[in-house]
Amino acid sequence: MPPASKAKSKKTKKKAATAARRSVEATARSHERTRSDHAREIAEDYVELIDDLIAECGEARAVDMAKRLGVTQVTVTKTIERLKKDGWVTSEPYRSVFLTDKGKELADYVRDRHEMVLEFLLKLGVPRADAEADAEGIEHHISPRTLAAMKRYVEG
Amino acid sequence: MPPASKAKSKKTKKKAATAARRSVEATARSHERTRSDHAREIAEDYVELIDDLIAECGEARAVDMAKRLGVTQVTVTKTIERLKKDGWVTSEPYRSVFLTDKGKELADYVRDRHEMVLEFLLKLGVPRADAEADAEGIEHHISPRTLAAMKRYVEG
DNA sequence: AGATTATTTTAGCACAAGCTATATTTTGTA
DNA sequence: TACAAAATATAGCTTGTGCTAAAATAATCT
Ligand SMILES: [Mn+2]
Ligand SMILES: [Mn+2]
Ligand SMILES: [Mn+2]
Ligand SMILES: [Mn+2]
Repeated sequence: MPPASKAKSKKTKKKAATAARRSVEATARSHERTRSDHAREIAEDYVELIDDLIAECGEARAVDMAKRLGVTQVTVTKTIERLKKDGWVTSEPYRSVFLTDKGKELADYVRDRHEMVLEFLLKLGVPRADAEADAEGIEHHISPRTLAAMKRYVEG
Repeated sequence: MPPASKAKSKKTKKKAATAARRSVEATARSHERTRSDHAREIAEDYVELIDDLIAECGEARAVDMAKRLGVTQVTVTKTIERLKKDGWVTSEPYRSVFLTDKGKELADYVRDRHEMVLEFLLKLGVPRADAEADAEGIEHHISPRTLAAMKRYVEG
């Protein structure tokens, strides 16, 4: 079932039946957390990328964001409108994009977290290519406490 | 910037400037992977949940799925239509939902992976409530190699 | 400066996933 | 068996994120 591997025949004994299950409400809250993570994640990836581009290229242009995100420039432009509405960035017609203070703050937090997740996976023994791909998705679901645990592992 | 914490004043020296950056293409591929993970993740959570409900309650009803997912029953019903179209489940009007063979296979893989991610976070030292919430999102972005690394850590 | 190229904008489309309100059907009980 | 309650379905809406094609603007080069 993993994208390209053989199904495990290791039929692990179903310890389920009697396992004390979480409450229905707690389960629902976890799914709600995941959905809210997703509602935030595009903002997170964009502000991090905008900050990177400004540092590397002096400015953040839609065409460069599009290349790094693997989407069209039209998608970038429309998303930037949403981010502007939400107060993460500013921009003028035909000009590049800038971060608001709030956007810059988010970018800093998000970059640190992203780097920590990547270092953590590498230290765990995950091959670099997989670690980099996985980190791009995982990072948005890491709570402060999990981040702290990863930091302890990396530093300890 | 984390939902409820103070911003780090620890201005970590920006080692960025000269850091060998990944290629634009590799970065784009990671973002593409993340998007394809997201396109699959609702199917993953649903089949796992349907399998659980059949085991626990004898059948998987929309109203119970809705409660555990924290969405309305209408949303569940519409999503089930999509899953049916994609070959994960079957269902008849006013009847409960069943997994296809393909759906059952996915459910088994997804449950094992979910349990491994949770055990891993717990062993890492993450408090249970956070571990359970984070695992619900993280699980969908775990490649087979990262899963293997987590397994080594948990078992070793 | 003028022509070409690059970039951004606009218009219009699709799909997934959420919602409320209302109708219909099934289920459980008096 | 009829009635009430519970569950499901249908209609219609919103938002976010993707796309292509074409028009408008900015930047570059001879
Ligand atoms: Mn990311
Ligand atoms: Mn799961
Ligand atoms: Mn999940
Ligand atoms: Mn995700």
